[in-house]
Amino acid sequence: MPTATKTRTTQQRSLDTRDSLVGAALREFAKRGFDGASTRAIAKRAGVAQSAVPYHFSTKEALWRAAADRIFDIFRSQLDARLAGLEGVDESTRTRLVLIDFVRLVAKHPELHRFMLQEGVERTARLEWLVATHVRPFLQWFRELILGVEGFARGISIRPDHLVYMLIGAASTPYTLAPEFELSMGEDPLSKEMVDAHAQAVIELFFGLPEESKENGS
Amino acid sequence: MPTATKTRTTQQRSLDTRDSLVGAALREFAKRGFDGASTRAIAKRAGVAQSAVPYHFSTKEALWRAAADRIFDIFRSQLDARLAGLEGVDESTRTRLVLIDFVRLVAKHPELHRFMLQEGVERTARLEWLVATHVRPFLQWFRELILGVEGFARGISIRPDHLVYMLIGAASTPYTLAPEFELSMGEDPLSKEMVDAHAQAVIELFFGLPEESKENGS
DNA sequence: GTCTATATTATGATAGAC
DNA sequence: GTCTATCATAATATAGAC
Repeated sequence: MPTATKTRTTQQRSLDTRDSLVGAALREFAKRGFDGASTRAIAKRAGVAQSAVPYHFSTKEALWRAAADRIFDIFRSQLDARLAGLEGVDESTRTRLVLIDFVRLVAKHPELHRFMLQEGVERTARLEWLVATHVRPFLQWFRELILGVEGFARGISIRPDHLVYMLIGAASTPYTLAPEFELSMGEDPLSKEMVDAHAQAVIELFFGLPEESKENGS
Repeated sequence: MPTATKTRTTQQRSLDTRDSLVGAALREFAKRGFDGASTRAIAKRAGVAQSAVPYHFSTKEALWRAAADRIFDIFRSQLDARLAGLEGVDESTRTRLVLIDFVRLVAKHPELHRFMLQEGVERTARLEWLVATHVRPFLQWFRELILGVEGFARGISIRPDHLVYMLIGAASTPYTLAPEFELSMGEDPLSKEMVDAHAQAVIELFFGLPEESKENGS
Protein backbone atom coordinates (compact mmCIF):
# COMPACT_ATOMS: atom_id res chain seq x y z
CA MET A 1 0.00 0.00 0.00
CA PRO A 2 1.55 3.31 -1.07
CA THR A 3 2.15 5.95 1.58
CA ALA A 4 -0.02 8.51 -0.21
CA THR A 5 -3.07 6.25 -0.10
CA LYS A 6 -2.53 5.40 3.51
CA THR A 7 -2.22 9.08 4.40
CA ARG A 8 -5.38 9.96 2.53
CA THR A 9 -7.26 7.21 4.29
CA THR A 10 -6.06 8.43 7.66
CA GLN A 11 -6.98 12.00 6.81
CA GLN A 12 -10.39 10.84 5.68
CA ARG A 13 -10.89 9.02 8.94
CA SER A 14 -10.02 12.17 10.82
CA LEU A 15 -12.42 14.25 8.76
CA ASP A 16 -15.19 11.73 9.34
CA THR A 17 -14.66 11.88 13.08
CA ARG A 18 -14.66 15.68 13.06
CA ASP A 19 -17.82 15.63 10.97
CA SER A 20 -19.61 13.22 13.29
CA LEU A 21 -18.58 15.26 16.29
CA VAL A 22 -19.87 18.52 14.81
CA GLY A 23 -23.21 16.93 13.95
CA ALA A 24 -23.59 15.38 17.38
CA ALA A 25 -22.47 18.61 19.05
CA LEU A 26 -25.05 20.61 17.12
CA ARG A 27 -27.89 18.46 18.38
CA GLU A 28 -26.66 18.36 21.96
CA PHE A 29 -25.88 22.07 22.20
CA ALA A 30 -29.25 22.90 20.61
CA LYS A 31 -31.08 20.69 23.10
CA ARG A 32 -29.20 21.38 26.31
CA GLY A 33 -27.21 24.56 25.80
CA PHE A 34 -23.49 25.03 26.24
CA ASP A 35 -23.33 24.18 29.94
CA GLY A 36 -25.96 21.47 29.83
CA ALA A 37 -24.34 19.56 26.99
CA SER A 38 -21.45 17.32 28.03
CA THR A 39 -18.56 16.36 25.78
CA ARG A 40 -19.13 12.78 26.92
CA ALA A 41 -22.69 12.78 25.60
CA ILE A 42 -21.55 14.39 22.35
CA ALA A 43 -18.77 11.83 21.87
CA LYS A 44 -21.12 8.97 22.68
CA ARG A 45 -23.65 10.22 20.13
CA ALA A 46 -20.85 10.49 17.56
CA GLY A 47 -19.61 7.02 18.44
CA VAL A 48 -16.09 8.06 19.48
CA ALA A 49 -14.18 8.38 22.73
CA GLN A 50 -14.66 11.48 24.87
CA SER A 51 -11.02 12.40 24.44
CA ALA A 52 -11.59 12.79 20.71
CA VAL A 53 -13.25 16.12 21.47
CA PRO A 54 -10.23 17.95 22.90
CA TYR A 55 -8.02 16.19 20.37
CA HIS A 56 -9.92 17.52 17.35
CA PHE A 57 -11.20 20.81 18.74
CA SER A 58 -8.90 21.54 21.70
CA THR A 59 -11.78 23.01 23.74
CA LYS A 60 -15.50 22.52 24.15
CA GLU A 61 -16.02 26.08 22.95
CA ALA A 62 -14.16 25.48 19.68
CA LEU A 63 -16.46 22.54 19.01
CA TRP A 64 -19.42 24.78 19.81
CA ARG A 65 -18.22 27.33 17.24
CA ALA A 66 -17.85 24.60 14.63
CA ALA A 67 -21.43 23.53 15.34
CA ALA A 68 -22.63 27.13 14.88
CA ASP A 69 -20.77 27.40 11.57
CA ARG A 70 -22.36 24.17 10.43
CA ILE A 71 -25.99 25.11 11.03
CA PHE A 72 -25.70 28.64 9.65
CA ASP A 73 -23.93 27.29 6.57
CA ILE A 74 -26.79 24.87 5.97
CA PHE A 75 -29.34 27.67 6.03
CA ARG A 76 -27.28 30.10 3.99
CA SER A 77 -26.43 27.63 1.22
CA GLN A 78 -29.95 26.21 0.95
CA LEU A 79 -31.68 29.57 0.91
CA ASP A 80 -29.16 31.14 -1.47
CA ALA A 81 -29.60 28.21 -3.84
CA ARG A 82 -33.38 28.57 -3.71
CA LEU A 83 -33.16 32.29 -4.33
CA ALA A 84 -30.76 31.82 -7.24
CA GLY A 85 -33.13 29.30 -8.80
CA LEU A 86 -35.91 31.90 -8.78
CA GLU A 87 -34.10 34.56 -10.74
CA GLY A 88 -36.47 36.40 -13.06
CA VAL A 89 -39.58 35.55 -11.00
CA ASP A 90 -41.41 38.62 -9.76
CA GLU A 91 -40.31 39.87 -6.34
CA SER A 92 -43.48 39.18 -4.38
CA THR A 93 -43.82 35.61 -5.62
CA ARG A 94 -40.13 34.96 -5.12
CA THR A 95 -40.25 36.15 -1.52
CA ARG A 96 -43.30 33.98 -0.81
CA LEU A 97 -41.65 30.91 -2.27
CA VAL A 98 -38.42 31.48 -0.37
CA LEU A 99 -40.37 31.96 2.86
CA ILE A 100 -42.20 28.68 2.30
CA ASP A 101 -38.83 27.03 1.83
CA PHE A 102 -37.59 28.75 4.96
CA VAL A 103 -40.43 27.22 6.97
CA ARG A 104 -39.65 23.78 5.55
CA LEU A 105 -36.01 24.28 6.40
CA VAL A 106 -36.81 25.29 9.97
CA ALA A 107 -38.98 22.18 10.27
CA LYS A 108 -36.14 20.03 8.98
CA HIS A 109 -33.42 21.72 11.04
CA PRO A 110 -34.94 23.02 14.28
CA GLU A 111 -31.39 23.13 15.62
CA LEU A 112 -30.81 26.64 14.28
CA HIS A 113 -33.46 28.32 16.33
CA ARG A 114 -32.85 26.08 19.34
CA PHE A 115 -29.16 26.85 19.18
CA MET A 116 -29.90 30.58 19.06
CA LEU A 117 -32.39 30.36 21.91
CA GLN A 118 -29.82 28.66 24.11
CA GLU A 119 -27.25 31.37 23.55
CA GLY A 120 -29.43 34.44 23.03
CA VAL A 121 -30.68 34.72 26.61
CA GLU A 122 -27.50 36.05 28.17
CA ARG A 123 -24.87 38.49 26.99
CA THR A 124 -21.76 36.36 26.87
CA ALA A 125 -18.60 36.29 24.77
CA ARG A 126 -20.14 33.39 22.86
CA LEU A 127 -23.24 35.44 22.01
CA GLU A 128 -21.14 38.39 20.85
CA TRP A 129 -19.18 36.10 18.54
CA LEU A 130 -22.41 34.54 17.27
CA VAL A 131 -24.09 37.86 16.50
CA ALA A 132 -21.04 39.35 14.80
CA THR A 133 -20.23 36.22 12.79
CA HIS A 134 -23.62 34.80 11.85
CA VAL A 135 -26.69 36.62 13.16
CA ARG A 136 -26.02 40.02 11.61
CA PRO A 137 -25.34 38.68 8.09
CA PHE A 138 -28.38 36.43 8.41
CA LEU A 139 -30.64 39.31 9.46
CA GLN A 140 -29.32 41.44 6.63
CA TRP A 141 -30.04 38.68 4.12
CA PHE A 142 -33.56 38.38 5.53
CA ARG A 143 -34.13 42.12 5.58
CA GLU A 144 -33.24 42.36 1.90
CA LEU A 145 -35.59 39.49 1.11
CA ILE A 146 -38.64 41.25 2.53
CA LEU A 147 -37.74 44.94 2.21
CA GLY A 148 -39.95 46.78 -0.19
CA VAL A 149 -41.70 43.63 -1.36
CA GLU A 150 -45.22 44.60 -2.26
CA GLY A 151 -47.83 43.30 0.09
CA PHE A 152 -45.44 42.20 2.82
CA ALA A 153 -46.67 43.22 6.26
CA ARG A 154 -47.95 46.40 4.70
CA GLY A 155 -48.64 49.19 7.08
CA ILE A 156 -47.07 47.61 10.12
CA SER A 157 -44.74 50.37 11.19
CA ILE A 158 -41.79 48.77 12.92
CA ARG A 159 -38.22 48.29 11.75
CA PRO A 160 -37.67 45.47 9.23
CA ASP A 161 -35.24 43.60 11.49
CA HIS A 162 -37.82 43.68 14.26
CA LEU A 163 -40.33 42.24 11.81
CA VAL A 164 -37.85 39.51 10.95
CA TYR A 165 -37.74 38.48 14.61
CA MET A 166 -41.54 38.26 14.65
CA LEU A 167 -41.54 36.23 11.45
CA ILE A 168 -38.88 33.86 12.71
CA GLY A 169 -40.74 33.46 16.00
CA ALA A 170 -44.06 32.69 14.31
CA ALA A 171 -42.43 30.37 11.78
CA SER A 172 -40.20 28.38 14.12
CA THR A 173 -42.10 27.91 17.37
CA PRO A 174 -43.98 24.72 16.35
CA TYR A 175 -40.63 23.13 15.44
CA THR A 176 -38.40 24.33 18.26
CA LEU A 177 -41.12 23.09 20.59
CA ALA A 178 -42.06 20.09 18.47
CA PRO A 179 -42.29 17.57 21.36
CA GLU A 180 -44.40 19.98 23.42
CA PHE A 181 -46.55 20.80 20.38
CA GLU A 182 -47.21 17.14 19.74
CA LEU A 183 -47.97 16.38 23.38
CA SER A 184 -50.36 19.30 23.84
CA MET A 185 -52.09 19.17 20.45
CA GLY A 186 -51.97 15.44 19.77
CA GLU A 187 -50.61 16.00 16.28
CA ASP A 188 -47.15 15.73 14.76
CA PRO A 189 -46.02 19.19 13.59
CA LEU A 190 -43.40 17.56 11.35
CA SER A 191 -45.83 15.70 9.10
CA LYS A 192 -45.86 16.99 5.53
CA GLU A 193 -49.44 18.20 5.85
CA MET A 194 -48.78 20.16 9.02
CA VAL A 195 -45.60 21.74 7.65
CA ASP A 196 -47.37 22.86 4.48
CA ALA A 197 -50.35 24.17 6.45
CA HIS A 198 -48.04 26.06 8.75
CA ALA A 199 -46.03 27.55 5.88
CA GLN A 200 -49.28 28.65 4.25
CA ALA A 201 -50.47 30.21 7.51
CA VAL A 202 -47.20 32.13 7.90
CA ILE A 203 -47.53 33.51 4.38
CA GLU A 204 -51.15 34.50 4.99
CA LEU A 205 -50.24 36.12 8.28
CA PHE A 206 -47.57 38.34 6.75
CA PHE A 207 -49.01 38.86 3.26
CA GLY A 208 -52.71 38.76 3.95
CA LEU A 209 -55.12 36.35 2.32
CA PRO A 210 -54.64 35.84 -1.41
CA GLU A 211 -58.27 36.40 -2.49
CA GLU A 212 -60.42 37.96 0.19
CA SER A 213 -58.14 40.81 1.18
CA LYS A 214 -58.39 42.30 -2.26
CA GLU A 215 -62.13 41.87 -2.58
CA ASN A 216 -63.51 43.11 0.70
CA GLY A 217 -62.48 44.24 4.13
CA SER A 218 -65.36 43.21 6.37
CA MET B 1 -40.54 35.93 73.81
CA PRO B 2 -43.55 33.57 73.55
CA THR B 3 -43.10 30.30 71.74
CA ALA B 4 -45.86 31.11 69.26
CA THR B 5 -44.11 34.27 68.11
CA LYS B 6 -40.78 32.55 67.86
CA THR B 7 -42.33 29.74 65.84
CA ARG B 8 -44.05 32.14 63.51
CA THR B 9 -40.80 34.00 62.97
CA THR B 10 -39.00 30.77 62.23
CA GLN B 11 -41.72 29.68 59.84
CA GLN B 12 -41.58 33.04 58.13
CA ARG B 13 -37.82 32.70 57.72
CA SER B 14 -38.34 29.31 56.13
CA LEU B 15 -40.97 30.64 53.76
CA ASP B 16 -38.71 33.50 52.77
CA THR B 17 -35.89 31.11 51.95
CA ARG B 18 -38.20 28.90 49.92
CA ASP B 19 -39.50 31.94 48.11
CA SER B 20 -36.03 33.23 47.28
CA LEU B 21 -34.98 29.80 46.08
CA VAL B 22 -37.98 29.47 43.76
CA GLY B 23 -37.35 32.90 42.27
CA ALA B 24 -33.66 32.20 41.75
CA ALA B 25 -34.41 28.75 40.37
CA LEU B 26 -36.87 30.18 37.87
CA ARG B 27 -34.26 32.49 36.40
CA GLU B 28 -31.50 29.89 36.33
CA PHE B 29 -33.66 27.11 34.86
CA ALA B 30 -35.03 29.53 32.25
CA LYS B 31 -31.54 30.59 31.25
CA ARG B 32 -29.63 27.32 31.37
CA GLY B 33 -32.18 24.55 31.38
CA PHE B 34 -32.52 21.76 33.90
CA ASP B 35 -29.11 20.19 33.35
CA GLY B 36 -27.26 23.45 32.79
CA ALA B 37 -28.53 25.10 35.97
CA SER B 38 -26.68 24.10 39.13
CA THR B 39 -28.16 24.12 42.61
CA ARG B 40 -25.02 25.96 43.69
CA ALA B 41 -25.71 28.85 41.32
CA ILE B 42 -29.37 28.91 42.39
CA ALA B 43 -28.48 28.97 46.07
CA LYS B 44 -25.86 31.66 45.52
CA ARG B 45 -28.38 33.82 43.64
CA ALA B 46 -30.87 33.32 46.48
CA GLY B 47 -28.20 34.13 49.05
CA VAL B 48 -28.38 30.82 50.93
CA ALA B 49 -26.21 27.73 51.27
CA GLN B 50 -26.33 25.09 48.54
CA SER B 51 -27.60 22.52 51.02
CA ALA B 52 -30.73 24.64 51.55
CA VAL B 53 -31.97 23.30 48.20
CA PRO B 54 -32.27 19.62 49.13
CA TYR B 55 -33.44 20.62 52.60
CA HIS B 56 -36.43 22.61 51.33
CA PHE B 57 -37.20 20.74 48.13
CA SER B 58 -35.56 17.34 48.63
CA THR B 59 -34.52 17.15 44.95
CA LYS B 60 -33.52 19.50 42.16
CA GLU B 61 -36.57 18.36 40.21
CA ALA B 62 -38.98 19.32 43.00
CA LEU B 63 -37.48 22.81 42.98
CA TRP B 64 -37.89 22.87 39.20
CA ARG B 65 -41.59 22.02 39.56
CA ALA B 66 -42.03 24.79 42.12
CA ALA B 67 -40.44 27.22 39.66
CA ALA B 68 -42.83 26.09 36.92
CA ASP B 69 -45.81 26.58 39.24
CA ARG B 70 -44.58 30.05 40.10
CA ILE B 71 -44.26 31.39 36.54
CA PHE B 72 -47.52 29.90 35.29
CA ASP B 73 -49.33 31.27 38.34
CA ILE B 74 -47.99 34.74 37.58
CA PHE B 75 -49.37 34.63 34.05
CA ARG B 76 -52.67 33.07 34.98
CA SER B 77 -53.44 35.48 37.82
CA GLN B 78 -52.38 38.61 35.91
CA LEU B 79 -54.29 37.72 32.75
CA ASP B 80 -57.37 36.56 34.61
CA ALA B 81 -57.41 39.81 36.57
CA ARG B 82 -57.11 41.84 33.38
CA LEU B 83 -59.89 39.86 31.73
CA ALA B 84 -62.16 40.25 34.76
CA GLY B 85 -61.57 44.00 34.74
CA LEU B 86 -62.83 44.17 31.16
CA GLU B 87 -66.21 42.59 31.74
CA GLY B 88 -68.87 44.21 29.59
CA VAL B 89 -66.41 45.48 26.99
CA ASP B 90 -67.10 44.12 23.50
CA GLU B 91 -65.30 40.91 22.66
CA SER B 92 -62.98 42.18 19.95
CA THR B 93 -61.73 45.13 21.99
CA ARG B 94 -61.35 42.99 25.08
CA THR B 95 -59.24 40.44 23.23
CA ARG B 96 -57.01 43.16 21.79
CA LEU B 97 -56.47 44.73 25.19
CA VAL B 98 -55.68 41.41 26.83
CA LEU B 99 -53.22 40.57 24.05
CA ILE B 100 -51.45 43.91 24.56
CA ASP B 101 -51.20 43.06 28.23
CA PHE B 102 -49.93 39.62 27.33
CA VAL B 103 -47.10 41.15 25.30
CA ARG B 104 -46.21 43.44 28.20
CA LEU B 105 -46.26 40.48 30.53
CA VAL B 106 -43.97 38.44 28.28
CA ALA B 107 -41.59 41.41 28.16
CA LYS B 108 -41.64 41.64 31.95
CA HIS B 109 -41.35 37.90 32.53
CA PRO B 110 -39.43 36.31 29.65
CA GLU B 111 -38.83 33.37 31.97
CA LEU B 112 -42.09 31.68 30.95
CA HIS B 113 -41.21 31.21 27.32
CA ARG B 114 -37.56 30.53 28.10
CA PHE B 115 -38.56 27.93 30.62
CA MET B 116 -40.84 26.27 28.07
CA LEU B 117 -38.19 26.39 25.37
CA GLN B 118 -35.71 24.65 27.63
CA GLU B 119 -38.09 21.79 28.36
CA GLY B 120 -40.12 21.60 25.15
CA VAL B 121 -37.33 20.29 22.93
CA GLU B 122 -37.27 16.73 24.22
CA ARG B 123 -39.96 14.34 25.33
CA THR B 124 -39.11 13.76 28.96
CA ALA B 125 -41.07 13.00 32.11
CA ARG B 126 -40.64 16.65 33.06
CA LEU B 127 -42.21 17.80 29.77
CA GLU B 128 -45.14 15.44 30.18
CA TRP B 129 -45.80 16.81 33.65
CA LEU B 130 -45.49 20.37 32.36
CA VAL B 131 -47.92 19.87 29.48
CA ALA B 132 -50.50 18.05 31.59
CA THR B 133 -50.27 20.46 34.53
CA HIS B 134 -49.78 23.86 32.93
CA VAL B 135 -49.52 23.98 29.14
CA ARG B 136 -52.87 22.42 28.30
CA PRO B 137 -54.89 24.68 30.63
CA PHE B 138 -52.92 27.67 29.36
CA LEU B 139 -53.61 26.81 25.71
CA GLN B 140 -57.28 26.29 26.47
CA TRP B 141 -57.48 29.69 28.14
CA PHE B 142 -55.81 31.25 25.12
CA ARG B 143 -57.98 29.40 22.63
CA GLU B 144 -61.12 30.69 24.33
CA LEU B 145 -59.73 34.22 24.28
CA ILE B 146 -59.34 34.29 20.50
CA LEU B 147 -61.94 31.79 19.32
CA GLY B 148 -64.70 33.36 17.33
CA VAL B 149 -63.49 36.89 18.01
CA GLU B 150 -64.42 38.95 15.00
CA GLY B 151 -61.47 40.02 12.94
CA PHE B 152 -58.92 37.73 14.57
CA ALA B 153 -56.69 36.04 12.01
CA ARG B 154 -59.74 35.78 9.79
CA GLY B 155 -59.47 33.30 7.00
CA ILE B 156 -56.29 31.64 8.16
CA SER B 157 -57.39 28.04 8.18
CA ILE B 158 -55.40 26.25 10.82
CA ARG B 159 -56.40 24.98 14.23
CA PRO B 160 -56.77 27.63 16.95
CA ASP B 161 -54.11 26.03 19.17
CA HIS B 162 -51.69 26.06 16.25
CA LEU B 163 -52.45 29.75 15.81
CA VAL B 164 -51.74 30.28 19.49
CA TYR B 165 -48.25 28.85 19.01
CA MET B 166 -47.66 31.28 16.14
CA LEU B 167 -48.94 34.18 18.20
CA ILE B 168 -46.80 33.26 21.19
CA GLY B 169 -43.76 32.85 18.93
CA ALA B 170 -44.24 36.23 17.27
CA ALA B 171 -45.00 37.95 20.57
CA SER B 172 -42.21 36.48 22.67
CA THR B 173 -39.14 36.16 20.43
CA PRO B 174 -37.81 39.71 21.00
CA TYR B 175 -37.93 39.08 24.77
CA THR B 176 -36.70 35.51 25.01
CA LEU B 177 -33.79 36.64 22.83
CA ALA B 178 -33.53 40.11 24.36
CA PRO B 179 -29.70 40.16 24.64
CA GLU B 180 -29.32 38.94 21.06
CA PHE B 181 -31.95 41.39 19.87
CA GLU B 182 -30.16 44.28 21.52
CA LEU B 183 -26.75 43.22 20.19
CA SER B 184 -27.91 42.71 16.62
CA MET B 185 -30.29 45.68 16.38
CA GLY B 186 -28.58 48.15 18.68
CA GLU B 187 -31.79 48.85 20.52
CA ASP B 188 -33.20 47.73 23.84
CA PRO B 189 -36.36 45.66 23.22
CA LEU B 190 -37.42 46.22 26.85
CA SER B 191 -37.79 49.99 26.64
CA LYS B 192 -41.39 51.18 27.03
CA GLU B 193 -41.47 52.51 23.47
CA MET B 194 -40.25 49.25 21.95
CA VAL B 195 -42.64 47.12 24.01
CA ASP B 196 -45.61 49.25 22.98
CA ALA B 197 -44.52 49.26 19.34
CA HIS B 198 -44.13 45.49 19.43
CA ALA B 199 -47.52 44.96 21.08
CA GLN B 200 -49.10 47.18 18.42
CA ALA B 201 -47.35 45.25 15.66
CA VAL B 202 -48.58 41.93 17.07
CA ILE B 203 -52.16 43.23 17.14
CA GLU B 204 -51.87 44.53 13.58
CA LEU B 205 -50.37 41.27 12.42
CA PHE B 206 -53.22 39.17 13.79
CA PHE B 207 -56.13 41.62 13.45
CA GLY B 208 -55.11 43.59 10.38
CA LEU B 209 -54.64 47.33 10.32
CA PRO B 210 -57.27 49.36 12.20
CA GLU B 211 -58.08 51.89 9.44
CA GLU B 212 -56.74 50.91 6.06
CA SER B 213 -57.95 47.34 5.98
CA LYS B 214 -61.55 48.53 6.12
CA GLU B 215 -61.15 51.29 3.60
CA ASN B 216 -59.20 49.71 0.80
CA GLY B 217 -57.40 46.56 -0.18
CA SER B 218 -54.64 47.75 -2.47
C1' DG C 1 -33.64 26.46 59.99
C1' DT C 2 -29.31 27.24 58.22
C1' DC C 3 -24.71 26.59 58.04
C1' DT C 4 -19.90 23.98 57.14
C1' DA C 5 -17.96 19.73 55.85
C1' DT C 6 -18.10 15.76 53.07
C1' DA C 7 -19.43 11.54 50.28
C1' DT C 8 -20.21 10.29 45.60
C1' DT C 9 -20.66 10.96 40.98
C1' DA C 10 -19.83 13.41 36.64
C1' DT C 11 -17.48 16.84 34.14
C1' DG C 12 -13.51 18.87 30.74
C1' DA C 13 -8.92 18.15 29.59
C1' DT C 14 -4.44 15.47 29.55
C1' DA C 15 -1.11 11.41 29.19
C1' DG C 16 0.36 7.35 27.29
C1' DA C 17 -0.64 2.71 24.91
C1' DC C 18 -1.37 0.91 20.28
C1' DG D 1 -5.78 8.89 14.86
C1' DT D 2 -8.15 6.77 18.38
C1' DC D 3 -8.44 4.44 22.40
C1' DT D 4 -8.11 3.57 27.85
C1' DA D 5 -6.74 5.54 32.05
C1' DT D 6 -6.40 9.46 34.91
C1' DC D 7 -6.22 14.18 36.91
C1' DA D 8 -8.47 18.28 38.77
C1' DT D 9 -12.66 20.38 39.32
C1' DA D 10 -17.59 20.86 40.02
C1' DA D 11 -21.93 18.62 40.43
C1' DT D 12 -26.08 16.75 43.77
C1' DA D 13 -27.15 15.16 48.00
C1' DT D 14 -26.15 13.95 52.97
C1' DA D 15 -24.34 14.45 57.89
C1' DG D 16 -23.57 16.90 61.81
C1' DA D 17 -22.54 21.43 64.25
C1' DC D 18 -24.98 25.48 66.06
